[in-house]
Amino acid sequence: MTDEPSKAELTRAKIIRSAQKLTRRDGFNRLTLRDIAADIGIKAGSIYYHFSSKDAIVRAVLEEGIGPAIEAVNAAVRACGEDSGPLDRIESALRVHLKYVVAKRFAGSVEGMRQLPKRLRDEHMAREREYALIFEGLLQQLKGAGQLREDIDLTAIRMLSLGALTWVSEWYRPNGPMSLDDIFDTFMAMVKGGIVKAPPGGV
Amino acid sequence: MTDEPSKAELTRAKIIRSAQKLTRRDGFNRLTLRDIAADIGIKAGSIYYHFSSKDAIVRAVLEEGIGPAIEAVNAAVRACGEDSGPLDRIESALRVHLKYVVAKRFAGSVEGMRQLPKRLRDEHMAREREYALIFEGLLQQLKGAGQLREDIDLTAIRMLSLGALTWVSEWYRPNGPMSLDDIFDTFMAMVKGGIVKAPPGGV
DNA sequence: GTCTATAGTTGGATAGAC
DNA sequence: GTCTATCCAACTATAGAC
Repeated sequence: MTDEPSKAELTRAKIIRSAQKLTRRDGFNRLTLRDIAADIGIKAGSIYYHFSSKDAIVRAVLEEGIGPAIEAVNAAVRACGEDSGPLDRIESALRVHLKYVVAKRFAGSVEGMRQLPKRLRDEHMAREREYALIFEGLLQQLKGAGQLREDIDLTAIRMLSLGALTWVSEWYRPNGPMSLDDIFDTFMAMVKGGIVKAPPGGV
Repeated sequence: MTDEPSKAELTRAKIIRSAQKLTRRDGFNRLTLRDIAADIGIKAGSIYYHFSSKDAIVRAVLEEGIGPAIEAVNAAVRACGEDSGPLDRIESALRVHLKYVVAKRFAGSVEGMRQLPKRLRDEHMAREREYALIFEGLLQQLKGAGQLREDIDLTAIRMLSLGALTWVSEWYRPNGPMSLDDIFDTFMAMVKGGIVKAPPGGV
């Protein structure tokens, strides 16, 4: 088997990569075949040799977004090793989630998703669910180990936590005063001990 | 002074209201003058009697989104009364924030905003900043009262908290098992005491 | 104030040359 | 495999009738 990629494969990859870039910048709706073509130095019509429609390109972009994320989170959990505690595992998974959503400007992509044609959105939803289940499972392990407050709904806490981290991709600036690890540490501090103290003098 | 609204004022209001509705559903980019016109029972060309451009409509929609939010949060804080504690005030403000973003599907709107022409985005940014400062101020009061952990960055905790709540607008379903108040209580439980317990047996 | 009609633009998609 | 040329649909915006 040869791993020499053909010219077609290269161009196809370039199209997807450019589409990802332009989508991150402008959203799915402003993505045009003409822009993609100009970006990679070909003409718009040529794209149809590689993809049958714009939808097909968007589909590829969506899959390249969520697929590696699932892989990365799973890999981070595995890297914790067999005898790691559930808290370590979920912390690793969440840290990777933060890195990933910021790198991909994920919140922005999800935004655009609501504006996608329904057929594309539905196709993508199963993959999102798959991603969510990783964290749901980790939380259940944490609960099983007795390390989670019993009075708290599992799904709610998963969504609130992932939401806080996902939203970082909306406001994080690489040259700002805090690093991503700083932000993540702040998040974990909140998760572990809350952020509010009892009033000093009582009420 | 008469408070009988003219026909023009009524139509103008209808245009904005329809534009809000369609924007929530499909995003700014799919918003078309034809759809707005059809929605309120006039023809597309007629819109230009009330607005000079589509941008002008979008501007109005943006302002009607953030303006009332600022008002609502400020009102909630005032309603706490003079002798309320800073924790009560911020809790009220955050609860209103949650109600508001869910009602307006705010996360989705912000998403769409990145796809707006830069001129509109920049105009809107000042208003967003104004909104953010309300919460920054409340957090400073909390800190001043000694009710905030000293080891935690104020801005980070503000963004993480607002992010968690804003993201609720992406996943909340009115007929789901949890009410908005349930979700908010879960959030406050996390803020107040964290969600993780120490491992029962130590390591 | 709203209509009809249309100019001008943009963008997805196709056909056929090379 | 990519190009040129073009079709067609949808959109913003304008002009002038009513």
